[in-house]
Amino acid sequence: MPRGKLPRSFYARPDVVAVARDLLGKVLVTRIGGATTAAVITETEAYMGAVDKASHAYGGKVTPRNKVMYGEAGHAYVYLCYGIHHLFNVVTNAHGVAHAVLVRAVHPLEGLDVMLKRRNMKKLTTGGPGTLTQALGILTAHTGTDLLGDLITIEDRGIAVPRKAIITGPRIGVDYAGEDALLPYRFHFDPSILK
DNA sequence: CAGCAGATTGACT
DNA sequence: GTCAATCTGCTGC
Repeated sequence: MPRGKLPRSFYARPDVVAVARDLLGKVLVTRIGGATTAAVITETEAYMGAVDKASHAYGGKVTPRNKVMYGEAGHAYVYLCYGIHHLFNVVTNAHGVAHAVLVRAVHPLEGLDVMLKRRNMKKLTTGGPGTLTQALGILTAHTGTDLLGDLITIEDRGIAVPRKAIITGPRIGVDYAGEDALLPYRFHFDPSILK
């Protein structure tokens, strides 16, 4: 299995659901504020742009916030939810197609002390879409960041997630999206298999 | 331009 | 179990 930074071609594939599934077990690395933190991606959700009611880009809508989703694959889309939480997405597919993968949970690998300091909590939790970004130091200011640069990258470190360990299910927190909320676009696995 | 609801989290009744 | 925190963007006056 090839290792190192994922190439642009990984993100540019037309099947955003496949990209979401393949991101499981990959390592999200940030080099922000002079500190390096790394964590294994354990949960993702696919958002199908214009045809997905749960997506910010549903109906081909463009706003200052989501315009980066229409850009080149392999860039970060970070946005603020409820005015407080930074959610990290990866832009996929072709330029002009607003598909993206939301990273909902990670498993810490490196920089545990830095994550604890950033979160200012005794116990480190990265099990939610808003908490993992705080632990890794990702802010809305990083939206549009190229994942093939140095600040934020996703690498393959040879971690293999058995197909049978991958759990597929409906996305969370998007009940308002009607039938689209039932689509099996959520993928995750139990990080305990990494030990 | 005021009001509201949302890919959420953590602290408190 | 309930609720506040607080930003973006849509709707309606």
